Amino acid sequence: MRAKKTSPADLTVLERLRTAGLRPTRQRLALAKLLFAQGHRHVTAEGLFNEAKDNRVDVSLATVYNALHDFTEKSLLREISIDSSRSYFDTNVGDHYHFYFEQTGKLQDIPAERIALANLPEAPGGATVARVDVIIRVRD
Amino acid sequence: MRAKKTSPADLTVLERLRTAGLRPTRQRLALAKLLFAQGHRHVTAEGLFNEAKDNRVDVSLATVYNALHDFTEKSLLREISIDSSRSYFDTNVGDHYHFYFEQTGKLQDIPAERIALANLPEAPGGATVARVDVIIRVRD
DNA sequence: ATAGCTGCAAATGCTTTGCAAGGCC
DNA sequence: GGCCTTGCAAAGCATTTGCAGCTAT
Repeated sequence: MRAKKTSPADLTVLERLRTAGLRPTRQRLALAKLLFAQGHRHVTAEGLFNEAKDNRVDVSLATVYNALHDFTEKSLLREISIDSSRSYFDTNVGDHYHFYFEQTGKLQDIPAERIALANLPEAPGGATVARVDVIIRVRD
Repeated sequence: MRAKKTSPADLTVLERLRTAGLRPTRQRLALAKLLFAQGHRHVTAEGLFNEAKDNRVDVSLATVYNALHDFTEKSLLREISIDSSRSYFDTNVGDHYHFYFEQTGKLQDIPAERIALANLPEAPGGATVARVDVIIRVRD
């Protein structure tokens, strides 16, 4: 067993936080590791909070919310609003869309290339498009 | 001035409620009139509640929520979730998408024909598509 | 040293609920 | 009359905030 001080994975995550301009505190690092160490994920604040507890990471729910929002602000995450009182954070910040399974409440990515969004109307009044969300809601 | 008991518009709205299988009570009728009497609209529960007050329609906020949900359930309305704590009800239940103006918090319809959604991936596991939401978020 | 974080608990704000009273069919 | 609706106030929930104490740099 080696000391769990700084594994390669930690360094990557640490770099990521620093680059984003976020201080790599103990809890942010721990949360970032949970989020980014295993491919793309869709998490809720509550879900991440529980996961943290399961991994003996001691953080408060408020801190989880803060971290999630900080990450989102720095484009490390993307927030997806399914309905009032169910919003997910997606570690995939690239261009893509989603399937939402109404029964299970789960999300699944859809690569941007899979959907042809043609003839997008001009945003009125010279507005600029911040983002395009596409959610395909399916009933199993 | 004619009596305001039953104008043609009222009858239409009344029919609409009955057809949907909703009892046309005083408050549902009043709310439905506000909603359907003037073209397509995007309202929030709070907004409709205030509008009702302005029109001397005396309903409680809970009733507004109930009515909105009842209407949505009967497909008289469609609910659009912008983010946690901001959801709109759209009187246009046809196929269409939306612009969302982040500064003003307003919605604008985009006719379905204006966007080509091609090659929609099969919903996994034989699931059926309940609805496709497209929200183009713009910054003025 | 110090600007930025965190934890806790209380506060918010939107939405839902419970139940008695009222109204539509 | 019977059952669905309403109103009110209270409850619920997810999320945010205030502030004292910590901590990364």
